[in-house]
Amino acid sequence: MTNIKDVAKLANVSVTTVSRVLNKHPYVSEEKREAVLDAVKKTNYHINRNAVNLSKGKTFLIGVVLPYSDHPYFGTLLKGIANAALEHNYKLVLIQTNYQKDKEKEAFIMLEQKQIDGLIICSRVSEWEVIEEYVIYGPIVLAEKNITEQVSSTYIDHYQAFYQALNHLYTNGYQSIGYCINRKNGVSSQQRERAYHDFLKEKQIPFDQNYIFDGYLNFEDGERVVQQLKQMKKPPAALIVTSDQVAAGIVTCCHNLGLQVPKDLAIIGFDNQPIAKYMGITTMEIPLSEMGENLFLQAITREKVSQKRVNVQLIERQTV
Amino acid sequence: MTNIKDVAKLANVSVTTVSRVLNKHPYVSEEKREAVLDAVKKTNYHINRNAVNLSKGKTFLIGVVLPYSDHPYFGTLLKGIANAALEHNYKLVLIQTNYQKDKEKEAFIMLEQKQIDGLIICSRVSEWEVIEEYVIYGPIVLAEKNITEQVSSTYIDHYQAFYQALNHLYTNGYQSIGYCINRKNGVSSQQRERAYHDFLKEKQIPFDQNYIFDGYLNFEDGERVVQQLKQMKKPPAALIVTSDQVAAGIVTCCHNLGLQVPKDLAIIGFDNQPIAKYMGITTMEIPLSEMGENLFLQAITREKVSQKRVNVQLIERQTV
DNA sequence: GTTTGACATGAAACGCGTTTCATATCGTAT
DNA sequence: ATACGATATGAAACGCGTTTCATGTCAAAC
Repeated sequence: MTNIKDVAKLANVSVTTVSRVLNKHPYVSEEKREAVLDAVKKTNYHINRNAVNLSKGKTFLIGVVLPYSDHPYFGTLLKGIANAALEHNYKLVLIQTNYQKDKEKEAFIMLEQKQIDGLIICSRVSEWEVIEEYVIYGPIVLAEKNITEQVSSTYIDHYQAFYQALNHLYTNGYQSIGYCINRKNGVSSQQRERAYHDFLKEKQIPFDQNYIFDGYLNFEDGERVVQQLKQMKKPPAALIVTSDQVAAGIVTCCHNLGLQVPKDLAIIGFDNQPIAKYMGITTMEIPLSEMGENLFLQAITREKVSQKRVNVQLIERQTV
Repeated sequence: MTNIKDVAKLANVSVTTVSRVLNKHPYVSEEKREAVLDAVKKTNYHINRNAVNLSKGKTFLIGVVLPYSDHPYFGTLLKGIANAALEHNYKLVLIQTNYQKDKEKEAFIMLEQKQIDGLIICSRVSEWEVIEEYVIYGPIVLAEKNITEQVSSTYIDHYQAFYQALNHLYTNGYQSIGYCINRKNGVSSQQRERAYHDFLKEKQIPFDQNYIFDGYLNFEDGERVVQQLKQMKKPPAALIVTSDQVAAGIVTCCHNLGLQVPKDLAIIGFDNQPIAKYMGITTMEIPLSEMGENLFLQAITREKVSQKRVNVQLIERQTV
């Protein structure tokens, strides 16, 4: 394997000059430039990126922490990030955590050890204190409303979005409203729970623990939800489902069982994924791709943190 | 930022000793070991991964080339790769290409420049000659039947799988069979086309160009397929759909329009994604997650190439 | 009593490109 | 005629950890 020294020797110049030519710096005579390029070709020289990384203290790599890469929500978010990365000549290091804290920790360590220039956390399990501990090593960006001022974030106001969804159902005549989430202890779920309680209180609707469905993530989970509903004496008349995937599963299952949507069960999904559009599911649109792009931009911005609140928009279709 | 030298100075040892301690090499006295660890703590020292990478000539990064990260097919494949990577302490660099050759090229260059140790290409657009040109720089692994002996691969025999699907439809009484793919010029599509032609010839069924549906990838594309079918004078009685996503879209659309599946249209999907199971779609199961794991293992194996043919299994459900 | 191997430690070379600083030339402005 | 800025080039320091090689103990083996 040849290195810059070999090239310099062959071209009869200094390594500095070789470096200048390769990086297109000015002040190199045409004569030497050609000699260098010639030597590069002759020796089949290729720069060693690790040496550059070490020297520059920069890798043009951004870490992306996410729990699963096979869920449309994260898939779409990732696409947005990836497209922005492409444009800015960065590459992404994928850190799939399955929501394990120690895997997430590995991402922080990569930042600490300068293997990545920044870190995007799509869904967090670590405590805020841990994140604060690592911000000194590079930009950490969250897809979640920030608690500390030290990190950038691009987030959805889940409280507001959820409240809006509840209100939409209420004004359409639905009083008994349940909801369906993935992780009860997830950050967004807590905001939603607050919204839910506040809403019930405001409308003086009694709270029913059974109206909260926890642990549903994928299309096929929709069936379990419907099974649950069927066994209830007083099932909710409407359901807010925090993933269109699950919403689509529920709607499909209802069809199969002859249940009318929205007559027997009204549905509001979340994300506005293609499947929701296609199946005519009323949903809260989350501009995931744009969020991804913004997250990326924040991740390559040193010294300046920013917070961006993303608006969620109700898309009315046929399930309410 | 402190470096190993600072630590050595503070601990009153050589950098060699510090390196030994940090890498848990033997032959270091307990006394010095403690002094070093103490100094590491006091200086808040963190190793610089780029220096290690340069020195060792290895990064523990594997590049993963795929066209889209928001499609379940690649999402699941990626999950398999990511899980294996997790286990072996590697990280993945995601290279999303949108099927652009120049983006794929960037992945090769990363390998050439030692930024990644190996490369997994989930779906290829570059010519084989290009790949052969780069194998000298590290393992390149394909999710496709290899033409050159120089690369490892984990692949599906699409010809065989397609033939099997055709046969299944034929033995169930379907004679006019069409199929639906994503990219006509894709590698797997060509194998399928051969299988299709060979099959038609064998059964002496005339070929109809209109029975090939090209350019369908996602759930929502299913509707377009059904629209096409409706406008045909003699639509096929059965359809092989190379993605369960599209198959699910077709089935849903048929339901909406009152078309009976399989009576009016039989469907065989591909992948055996959760949605296929849930919707009762007959499909050809592809063990994507396992394929991903195997791809990863091949990618970290230097000096020894291997080929693994993955078997596709017919899962009979209710759409045939 | 001497050889041998295990244990311990550090200097220096190595992996490799970037960047600063010093030096030098040449033309144009004063 | 002098000065200054633009152009050109290279030595050396810097980023930082790993590894080889040389050297030195000390105890067990012969």
